[in-house]
Amino acid sequence: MGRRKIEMKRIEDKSSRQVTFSKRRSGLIKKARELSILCDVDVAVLVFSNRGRLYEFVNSSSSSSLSQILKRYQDSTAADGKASIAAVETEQSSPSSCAEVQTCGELVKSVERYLEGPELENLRLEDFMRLERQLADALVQTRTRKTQLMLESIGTLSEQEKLLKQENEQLKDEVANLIGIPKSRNHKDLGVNNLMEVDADRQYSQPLRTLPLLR
Amino acid sequence: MGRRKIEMKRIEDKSSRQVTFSKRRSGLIKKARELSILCDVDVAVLVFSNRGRLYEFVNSSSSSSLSQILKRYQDSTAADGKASIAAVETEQSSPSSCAEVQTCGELVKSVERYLEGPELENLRLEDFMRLERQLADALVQTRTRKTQLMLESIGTLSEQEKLLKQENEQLKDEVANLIGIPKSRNHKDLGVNNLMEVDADRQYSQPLRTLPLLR
DNA sequence: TCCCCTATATATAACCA
DNA sequence: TTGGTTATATATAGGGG
Repeated sequence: MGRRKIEMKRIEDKSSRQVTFSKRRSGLIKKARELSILCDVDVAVLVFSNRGRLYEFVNSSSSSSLSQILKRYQDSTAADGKASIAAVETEQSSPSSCAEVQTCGELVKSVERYLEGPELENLRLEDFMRLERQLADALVQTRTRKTQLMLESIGTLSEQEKLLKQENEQLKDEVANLIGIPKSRNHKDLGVNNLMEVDADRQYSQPLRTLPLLR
Repeated sequence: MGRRKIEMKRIEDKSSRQVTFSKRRSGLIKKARELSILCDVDVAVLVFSNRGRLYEFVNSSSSSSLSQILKRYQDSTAADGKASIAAVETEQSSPSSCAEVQTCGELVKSVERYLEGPELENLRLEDFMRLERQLADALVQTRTRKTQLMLESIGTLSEQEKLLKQENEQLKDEVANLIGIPKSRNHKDLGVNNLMEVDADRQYSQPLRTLPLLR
């Protein structure tokens, strides 16, 4: 749909490939938006330039897990370079001051110094490399902290589960003793919620077993 | 681009909305394919009909995380009980048992190909950039998967905890009824492990509240 | 890079089978 | 529902700032 028909193969000329990329990319995203509006459906478009940049469209109304998945992906990639600053700033307001927050606060300041300073033009590659490294380190710290919190949460919940099960068993024993029936058999008419009889002993730490592999 | 211009809003007539959906969907996917070919980039398009069917395009040459993300999405929806009978318009799907391992294997192989190949000297910066991107994507993928597994684990444990507490309460009621004492007061000499009386109601989802910030 | 222009190629809305 | 047909609306290739 241009001055002439083009072959459907990789455009060899780098310059015109770039132009075509830009034009068709926006065209694609426009069409995606139209489709989602006209037909009231969830649409996502992801385009990766071969320099690794991500261009995306996800219709916001999709409260489905689609947008979450994609947002999650976007977050992880964005954190690779630019968008992490905003996230870092919100974290700064958190009162749970730990080493990370300190570090992130400092980092934000230094980023601001970099970006707002009048000497922005004068920065050398060296400076940006340092900045990149700092951001990457911040990311690592953030993720490490996240992992730690999640592991704590899992640990607490596991502990909680164990204790509850224990108490549960004792209560069952008691009920059994009080009504003179061996604990091994609970009667439904006792009103005991034995919904969990089957699942209660399943090993829910299974997912964790794979974590070492994933580090 | 039809007999007349249409407003950009949801098509109310169900029948023509369906027709438009079908036509524009295939148009969108065609454009996505063209973009990926002409410009040699990774493109993914996901379209969910509001009946839950998934139509997708993912250019196969993308050994990057794109297809993995989509596969993971399919897996998660499948686990969700949703109908993810992917009406895949285009690509062959590989056994989506453990996408990461597959991917990592592939990645290792491609790295080996890069490094052991006799043309190592001939590689351009471009090639190393691609390799770097692949490695970064793999890392992202791995971390995302890890996060997912941990969240699932936490969710399961929370659920488990809730159910156990519930059962526990019922058992306590029962004990109270059997011994003729209001449930509000448990006697220690009953042998009930009420170690948890204080902690049992604490909100253990608290650590999760900080996760969004850390994302 | 990015925007504008314009001739053409494509996509598609309405219709029909 | 699907699949053509056709008149129009859009997208975009090539070219110039």
